[in-house]
Amino acid sequence: MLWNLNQMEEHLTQSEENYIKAIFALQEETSAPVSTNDLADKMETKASSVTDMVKKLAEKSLISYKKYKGCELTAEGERTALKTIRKHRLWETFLVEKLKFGWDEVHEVAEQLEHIRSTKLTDQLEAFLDFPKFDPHGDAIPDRNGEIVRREKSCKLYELNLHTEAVVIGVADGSPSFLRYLDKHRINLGTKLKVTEKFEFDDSLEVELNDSKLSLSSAAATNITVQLI
Amino acid sequence: MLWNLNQMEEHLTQSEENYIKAIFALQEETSAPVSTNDLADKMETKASSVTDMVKKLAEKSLISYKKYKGCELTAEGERTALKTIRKHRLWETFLVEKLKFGWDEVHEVAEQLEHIRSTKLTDQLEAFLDFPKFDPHGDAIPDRNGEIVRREKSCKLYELNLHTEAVVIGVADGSPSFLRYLDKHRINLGTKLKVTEKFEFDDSLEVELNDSKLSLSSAAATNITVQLI
DNA sequence: ATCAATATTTAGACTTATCTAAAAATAAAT
DNA sequence: ATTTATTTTTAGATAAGTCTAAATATTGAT
Repeated sequence: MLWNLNQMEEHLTQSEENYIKAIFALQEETSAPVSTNDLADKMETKASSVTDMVKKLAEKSLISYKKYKGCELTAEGERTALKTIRKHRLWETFLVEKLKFGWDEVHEVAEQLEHIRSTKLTDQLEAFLDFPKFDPHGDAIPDRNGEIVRREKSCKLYELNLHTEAVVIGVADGSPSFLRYLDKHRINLGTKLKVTEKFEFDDSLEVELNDSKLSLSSAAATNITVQLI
Repeated sequence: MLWNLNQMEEHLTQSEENYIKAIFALQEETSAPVSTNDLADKMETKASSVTDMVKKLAEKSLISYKKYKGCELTAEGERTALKTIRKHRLWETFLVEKLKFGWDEVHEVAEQLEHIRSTKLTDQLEAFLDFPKFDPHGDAIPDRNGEIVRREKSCKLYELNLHTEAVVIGVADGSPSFLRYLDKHRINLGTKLKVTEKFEFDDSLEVELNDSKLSLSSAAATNITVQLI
């Protein structure tokens, strides 16, 4: 009975899954080993708690960990992270598409739903939603094998050349307050826009969308991902 | 700030919610105080663990509890139980109606989903499902105020008079194996049938449904709830 | 290369939910 | 009504996940 050791996986606690997800997210950003303190910040906990947890996750070979050297996901840890992310993003899509949630309201509930353990549930939900490739914030949804659609030619709105047509495909910061800010200015996924002016003195932009002009701070424009048309 | 002490409720752990649900179920059956041992059996745990938990729940005034005398839900405890049951049954309905689960496959997943905390989620789900009054096993779904449709004239199939037309409206035992047994014999909610013969020697019944005859044990017939047409 | 500042780990404690084993209360039986 | 059997509670232990405070390792600056 040496085959299917992989399926033998004891199921992870919610806390373990959340750590795995956090490590994945931090690795996306830097691709270097994740430091204990960075992970503690992300998890809003203390470094000592993180040390305990990474030991446990290393024990389960979901991460590699050397004392004082930070940790990195193993292939198995990455698969685990993608499973959780897949569920999170499918549920967010469900909440917006089917249950009429605003895109600023879905995160907290999806944080709970992502821990429900049932492969059938996840796969049927995906089919019910018609195999969506992106969630309500424009993030790609991994398929059942963890594969993700990679998009081409995307950049931050802040980096977009003047007078170049583009379409909003995502937000880097999905916080409710930022999303409501976008709602208020009628910016959504799919919104077409172009930058008509850049102001040096405060790095703000003037953008044109829906036939009207709008001023955006550099902070806002950095958080909006666009794709050339 | 004495008003809205009710809303102040700290949220319950999954374990606490499960105990409340179990106490509710046991009270349905007997309406007497629930004994520690009965609760331990239902929860598949030890009596000593139950004692600890009922103390905690009494502390939170969800149950009344006197040492050695068992426990009973308070009005607030009952509201809590009905909230959880509402969520459980709405999710079961969702799984069957929208995600093509069999009625024998939903319980375990709904046991997880029922603990998701979001009133908006529950209410929107209910609306999305078109305000169903019964779940896939025929059990009534409490509305947002905890109100339940009460059905008239229902009885166990086992008690049904000979040659009286009736329709299946529920199952008392929702275990997967029993439900698959019913599937195999083409018995579902809404199935019309009548008892054509009762056999004294083993208490079995012959029933007629879908223009065919079928023999049912007394155990099976006791677990099927029917309503006269 | 040494010392100070920062980052990380260890040690010990707390909470929740569980367990076992022993003690205490209640119920049943003669 | 006293003894036995059953039920329930208490006491003490364990595991997960967290914390604080103290110890140790690494990094950076001179």
